[in-house]
Amino acid sequence: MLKRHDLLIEAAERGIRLTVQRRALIETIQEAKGHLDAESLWKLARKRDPNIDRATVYRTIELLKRHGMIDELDLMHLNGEKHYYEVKTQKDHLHLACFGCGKIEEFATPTFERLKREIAKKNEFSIQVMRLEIGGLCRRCAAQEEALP
Amino acid sequence: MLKRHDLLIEAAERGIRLTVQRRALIETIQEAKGHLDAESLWKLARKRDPNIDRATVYRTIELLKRHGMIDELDLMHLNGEKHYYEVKTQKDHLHLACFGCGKIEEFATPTFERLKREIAKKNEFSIQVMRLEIGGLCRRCAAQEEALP
DNA sequence: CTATATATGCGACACAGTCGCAACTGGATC
DNA sequence: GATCCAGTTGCGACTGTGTCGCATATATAG
Ligand SMILES: [Zn+2]
Ligand SMILES: [Zn+2]
Ligand SMILES: [Zn+2]
Ligand SMILES: [Zn+2]
Repeated sequence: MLKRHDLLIEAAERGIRLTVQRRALIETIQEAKGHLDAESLWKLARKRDPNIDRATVYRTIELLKRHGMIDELDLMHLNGEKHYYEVKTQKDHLHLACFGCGKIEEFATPTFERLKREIAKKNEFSIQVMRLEIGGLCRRCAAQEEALP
Repeated sequence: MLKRHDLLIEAAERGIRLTVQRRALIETIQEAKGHLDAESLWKLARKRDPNIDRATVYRTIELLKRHGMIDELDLMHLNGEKHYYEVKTQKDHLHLACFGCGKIEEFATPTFERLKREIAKKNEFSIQVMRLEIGGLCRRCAAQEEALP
């Protein structure tokens, strides 16, 4: 599957000061299944450091984002205005969000990589973050829709 | 340039009830230069209907979004957590946001259209909205960055 | 071990976006 | 053009993410 970086090692290499709170949150993000929002990450991180504060979670997320170690997603705001986070993968990939059932699919293809190179070249733009999100209906939900009047 | 739909005509065709408030907002979005957030649209719409309420603006934006008549953008949250809106264009295009100067560039290419078709086919996904946003440094800002230590 | 630059907890705050409800109105019908 | 009513609006209170300033705590270098 999609190979993800090891955040703790990378943080050390980058000279990021490793506090117990940051360790707790980083391990939480690393081991998370699926895409979690800040509040959920906070709740999970508190199992490792019961005193970690909400503000610290937000500040650490910001830090990891700035270092390009995690990506921020909207997932089409299917559940309010939250943001979701995931460990950066080796290859860029995109997210498909189903308006029907809320399922999130991930997808990577060379065409996406090619597009990235083309954009950087044609616009003379130094790309740091790239976010492709798609909303619509998955196969199941599209079929269900068609069955109705 | 990028050809955009005529919102008022499309709204009528879709049987959307045209209140004075909706007319005011739709005309505002249609004539807007650049990408505006809800609060800015509200201020501008009040020049056409001085009593239009903030809630009505949000509700109408939601309506137009549901009908696929406008697109919602994040523009990498360069200025807080707001969302920005633009009239849907004939062809999908992407947005480049510069972290240095805040400039937004638009870009359309057949590769993007090809990617869209590939995604829909490979995932058997019925695409309704597609949002590709990129953050990084424009040519000027990248050069400036390099000049510094 | 000590020094100090950096990070944290706390509580208050900012602010985009939402909601329930009573009053109003677009546009269909006669 | 008068009537009617489902759909729309204004209002004001509310929610929920995310931010900030400051006193205290701590990771790391020497
Ligand atoms: Zn689905
Ligand atoms: Zn967003
Ligand atoms: Zn720039
Ligand atoms: Zn645009």
